[in-house]
Amino acid sequence: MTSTEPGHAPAAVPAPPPSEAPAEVPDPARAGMRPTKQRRAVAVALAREDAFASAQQIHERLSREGEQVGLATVYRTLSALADAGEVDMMRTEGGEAIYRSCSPTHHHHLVCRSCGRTVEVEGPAVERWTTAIAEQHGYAEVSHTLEIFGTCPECR
Amino acid sequence: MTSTEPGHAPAAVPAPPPSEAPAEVPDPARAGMRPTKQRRAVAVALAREDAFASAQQIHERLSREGEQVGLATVYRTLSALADAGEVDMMRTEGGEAIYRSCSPTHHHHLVCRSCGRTVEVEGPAVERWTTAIAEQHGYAEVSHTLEIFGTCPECR
DNA sequence: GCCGGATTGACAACGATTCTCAGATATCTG
DNA sequence: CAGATATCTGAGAATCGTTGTCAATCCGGC
Repeated sequence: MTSTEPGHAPAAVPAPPPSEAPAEVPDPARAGMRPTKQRRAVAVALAREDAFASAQQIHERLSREGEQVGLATVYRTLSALADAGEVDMMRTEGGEAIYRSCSPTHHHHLVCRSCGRTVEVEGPAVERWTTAIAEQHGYAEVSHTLEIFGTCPECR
Repeated sequence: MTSTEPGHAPAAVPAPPPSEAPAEVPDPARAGMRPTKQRRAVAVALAREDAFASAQQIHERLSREGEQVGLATVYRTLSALADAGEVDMMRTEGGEAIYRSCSPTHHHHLVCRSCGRTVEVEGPAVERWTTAIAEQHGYAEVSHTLEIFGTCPECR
């Protein structure tokens, strides 16, 4: 679960977030896709990212690390993983699609609008509220999107 | 970008019960822009729409009705009105920007994923929750986005 | 009416994403 | 393990929404 973050980290580095998140690696196979070398590379790269990343960023990172994966493949893989629910996708204010490897349970994100550091949060009450409101207006098959933005402690 | 609205003066008329009331026409002047014929045309067209509409749709509609307004102007106008808070903007799943003339108070949308029919909804509890969660994690200057999707009564 | 800055519109330019298609691979079958 | 076959990949072209460019035009104040 999402533990309360240690209020104030010691020597904090403001700019680039320390990429060292032990997130679980998305599994192409679990998404019904052939687990090829490229797809695995994308999955691993995404798992190492602790903030949302765009297809281009993942591609760039892979290239920098020597992994040769075509940009189109990165796009296809991320999109497929997202469709399969293996990763979460959201859009930047500019409309760009960004992805992140997350826990499989339903949750929302608290994102730092400066460095992108993300915390997964849950709100059962909100879930209930959205469903209730929707049904109250006669809407069925309810779903919703909810993101919270703010400036994280390190970026202030 | 519709962010958390700061406390409003107690005077004003309390927002009417969330229903499909005819939206008021966005005012370019109020947004600090010259009220030209084209801008007014865009504003009126948007006000007549009872669902979110894209720049292209507005442009097409205007053309169909004889109003000659350049596509670039439609884009510029909608974008400016959105920045000024005169209209609400959100993104389709495909990343396309869509706009709608809404009440000026902070609210969220319940959108029919089939016909686009939209209902404005309010949830004070949700507002409080997002702020609380964010601060609990040390995030400041909190804002959020929340949309509810479903199939409306007419589309079932 | 006249002037200068704001606005417009046709079209080029852009960036993100998708498509195309030949060649490389993974998986299955025997 | 070999062969057949469906899937996947990659490079570049093609899309698509959106923004930039810039001369012509318009709006509002004087």
